[in-house]
Amino acid sequence: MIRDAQMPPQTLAAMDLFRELPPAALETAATCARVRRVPKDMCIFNQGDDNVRAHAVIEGSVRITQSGSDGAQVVIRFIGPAEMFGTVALFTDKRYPADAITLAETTEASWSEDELMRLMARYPQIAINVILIIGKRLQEAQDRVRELATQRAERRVAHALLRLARQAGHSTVDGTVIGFPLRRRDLADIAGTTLHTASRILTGWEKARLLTSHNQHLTIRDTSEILRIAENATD
Amino acid sequence: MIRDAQMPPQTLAAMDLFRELPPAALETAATCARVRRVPKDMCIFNQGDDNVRAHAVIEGSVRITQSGSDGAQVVIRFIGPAEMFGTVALFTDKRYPADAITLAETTEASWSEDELMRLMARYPQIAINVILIIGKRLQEAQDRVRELATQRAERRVAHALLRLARQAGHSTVDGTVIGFPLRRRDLADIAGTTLHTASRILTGWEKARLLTSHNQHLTIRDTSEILRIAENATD
DNA sequence: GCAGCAGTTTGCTCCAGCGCAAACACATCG
DNA sequence: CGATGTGTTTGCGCTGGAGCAAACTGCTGC
Repeated sequence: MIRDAQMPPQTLAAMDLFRELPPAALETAATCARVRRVPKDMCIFNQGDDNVRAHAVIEGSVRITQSGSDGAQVVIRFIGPAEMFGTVALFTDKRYPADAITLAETTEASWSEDELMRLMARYPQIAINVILIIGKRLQEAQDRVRELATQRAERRVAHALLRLARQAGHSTVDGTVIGFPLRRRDLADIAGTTLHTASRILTGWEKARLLTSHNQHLTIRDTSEILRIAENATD
Repeated sequence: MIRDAQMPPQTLAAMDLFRELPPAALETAATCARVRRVPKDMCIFNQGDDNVRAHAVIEGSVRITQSGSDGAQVVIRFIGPAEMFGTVALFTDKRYPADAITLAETTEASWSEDELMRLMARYPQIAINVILIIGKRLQEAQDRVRELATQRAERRVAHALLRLARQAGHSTVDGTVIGFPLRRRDLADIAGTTLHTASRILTGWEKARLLTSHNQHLTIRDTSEILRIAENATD
């Protein structure tokens, strides 16, 4: 087992993958985990790689993107602390279906297929947790499908931003701050539009004082108005 | 237990949910299943309903659609024999996230949350099967997201049609026939376009002899050309 | 038979937003 | 410090396809 850093078992208690598990299970999981510290802007895995493992972010954040056979790519999601990623591949075609890139210096734990299967056999709650997590992500993906199929670009960007704020936003005295560097390009790739359109929309919102933006760092000033844009059908 | 029809346990052996299970498990599952015969165009469950159950089609087919808070709707997928549906809801918010409507006279089995949980506790392979199935659907949903975000209507319709043919097509001497009635409207709702655009595209393909269509009954005549439309980036 | 209805085809108009191009802002580094 | 590179803003023309309206087709029931 490769290990760059130690990890206390209680770190795992908060993770979505290890909810509701007895301390003994966390202990076992901690001892067979591979923990790595990965610098910013580094790849954790690439689409198509085999040798799949179950991953989880301990600290930092990761962007998951998928590219088609043509070059076109979309951002699937951002992964923050305590969230697992890259795990579905273990159960399906044993190849990562997407790229994972760190957005900041990130500590990441991972388990091999054998280790996870052994853990799951011993603690079936882990399988339930996996179902819970990917079930939720399936519903989110289906919501995105509906959005993309039926809504205009501005509403989609609003939804994307709210989703990010809910997932990775931390509130401060004067606004919700998105917890990782977010390029216009990324936002466009989530909302299914172009960099240009996303930029225009954000500039508009900045002028209307709905948010401020500096150096890939977004702060939402008027959540309720963005919510209105996201929800209001007559727009 | 309500039961309109008998079901021999071996019927379950082919179902995605019960793969790789010992005969005893199928026996148990069969005895606690609720089996119903549902006429064409009837609702099995509605979006928002609680009292969720795990469902599976034994014979016939079902259309799963999701509507947003505005009226807009998309077709999530079509479910054919041996496929489970409506099961994710058991693990997440205990409400069906979509509507299920029969497309033909359909025999459907279902299990309550308690029954499924009990079965899963006894036969953990069922949990693995659930992960496999929804993992696959998650990847499909993400592919659709990428398609919708990056591709034109004609390519999306081509992809949708190929997916349907793979999932529910049966080959005959002179073409692949889609196994259930498919309206232009449905195809549009899968591909994320309008009824009008879908109609125009299909009419074009019919003139080019790529397919024939009569009374909601589609036959694909030239799969390779439709594949070319779906894949060719320079189009 | 005909009326009624659900689904389909087709014509026309219009605009959101894509695609391209150019300028600009802001970091990092030799 | 200027150079280089990465991300952002903005202008402009063009078009795919949405939106609306109307005609048409082929079931189903009376």
